[in-house]
Amino acid sequence: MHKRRTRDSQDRAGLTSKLTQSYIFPPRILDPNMKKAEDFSEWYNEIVERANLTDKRYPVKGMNVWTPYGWKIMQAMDSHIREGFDATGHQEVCFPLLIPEDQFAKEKEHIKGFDTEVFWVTHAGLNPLDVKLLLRPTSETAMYPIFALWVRSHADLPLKTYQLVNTFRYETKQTRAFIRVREIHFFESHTCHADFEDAERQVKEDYEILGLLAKKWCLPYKLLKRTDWDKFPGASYTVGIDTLLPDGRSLQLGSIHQYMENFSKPYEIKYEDEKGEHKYVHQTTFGMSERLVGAVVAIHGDDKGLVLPPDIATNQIVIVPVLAKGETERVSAAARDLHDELKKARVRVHLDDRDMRPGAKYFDWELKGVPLRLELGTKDMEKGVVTFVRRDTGEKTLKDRKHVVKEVRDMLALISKEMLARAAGEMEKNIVTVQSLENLPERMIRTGWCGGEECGHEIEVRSDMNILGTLVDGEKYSGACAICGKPTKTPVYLARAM
RNA sequence: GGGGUAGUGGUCUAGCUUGGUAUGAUACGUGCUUUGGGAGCAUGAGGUCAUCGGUUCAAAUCCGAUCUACCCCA
Repeated sequence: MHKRRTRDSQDRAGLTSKLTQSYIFPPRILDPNMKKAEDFSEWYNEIVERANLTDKRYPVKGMNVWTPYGWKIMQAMDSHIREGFDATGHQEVCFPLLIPEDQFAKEKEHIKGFDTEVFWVTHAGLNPLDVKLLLRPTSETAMYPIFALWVRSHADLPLKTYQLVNTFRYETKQTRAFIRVREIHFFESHTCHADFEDAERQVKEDYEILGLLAKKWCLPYKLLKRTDWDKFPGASYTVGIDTLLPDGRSLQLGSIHQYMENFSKPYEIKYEDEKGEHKYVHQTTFGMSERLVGAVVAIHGDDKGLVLPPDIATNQIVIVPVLAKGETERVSAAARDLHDELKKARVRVHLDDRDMRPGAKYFDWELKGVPLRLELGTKDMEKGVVTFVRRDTGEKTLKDRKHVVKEVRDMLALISKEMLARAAGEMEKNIVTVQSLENLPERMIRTGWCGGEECGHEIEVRSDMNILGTLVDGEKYSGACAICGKPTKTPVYLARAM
């Protein structure tokens, strides 16, 4: 079971010639041992490839190929992100990939946080470069020297930008498709503000945008303010966006940072205010990545394959005609009519007219996670109905053919709502509140913390978990610090991080 | 960072101990038949055995290094 297909470390030519053959893996029967609940890790690895989200055979560690199906899903999420940020006055930009070493080194904490995991470009052709270049691990140091040129007066503020680019981090831990990779498909917003208060408003706006996005993606999460020793290098404070995976590990979906003047000082991003005084801007950032795809797979998927939220699904509906001897043309025509009607109603619908048995198609689309399957055969046609089969629950119902557009819309909305509710319930169920750090279960843990750094480190050591932080919105709690016993009203969340 | 296991047509594998160019399944192409939960028959194509080097008359097989994947520990 722990076989793994070889990553051809042979030549590119060999790989290319193989692409003339199908890169699509057979929709073979899932390994009966591969149960999500029993071996989540193995299940995840299998599912991302079998469902055709990624091709891990590319011969560089931590760098996988986005296959058409996976890329469509990523792009759907990207377009949600664009909508969300465009709607709040952010402007999309695209900065270069390479950053000169001297520019990178300006903010001391920042470079300290990243210099063990940057890829360097040291040569151009055969000649060594005078100033080495690095592949961005994130874009602060690429953008901020330019921001210093863009921002002149208070009229230029706030400056709200974002970009969707790939970033590079030399991860030393075990890589994993979408969740820990070395080339990261990344979203990052960067904003500049006249003062701290306006930057704080931006952080709040980020929470709101995130709320809308996460609802579309049916992903529950918690906004947790990181400890001082775990914040983003260079940040004043960091808020982690954490969700919980089925194996009890936490997964950081993204993070939101308040930089205050930490970057604007070394990069000299200054403006002239109404009174003619020169001031440094306050900055914020918000980052998310392809991990979102990993989270959707991990949280919603089941033993049959992916379960995609309707807003993300490339195909929201798949129509499977059930042909019968002597009736193939009549059924096919009815299926085409059904398809055209839904397409006209702007539902993302796919008619599966492949020459396969219906059962084989059911398994295939279940593996690929299509939220709703419509079956149409002679029996349905006689009754004037269409058979609806939900991917998330497996529930099968007959719906009137005449009202199919409305029925489909209602059903997709219901699926989305219930997927989020189920996932949120699952997450809450897996958060346990404890007074003592003995015999902790493999879950997310909530416990009392006095807020002292020493006790914080001790909590991490004794629990053998990471402190994720404290809820941004606060919560009612009264207990004692798990270490020093001092009464506290602040609970802290712990987990083993993915 | 430390340790372990592994890599053979697209995919999954047999063969390796005891060296002689590779087994089967599945998927793929074509034809016929079939179609309400992974169809059947016939036929065809597909592999310099991860890479590089060493030993040998001869290496998938033995030795070394590298790359990659997976697992465990810090």
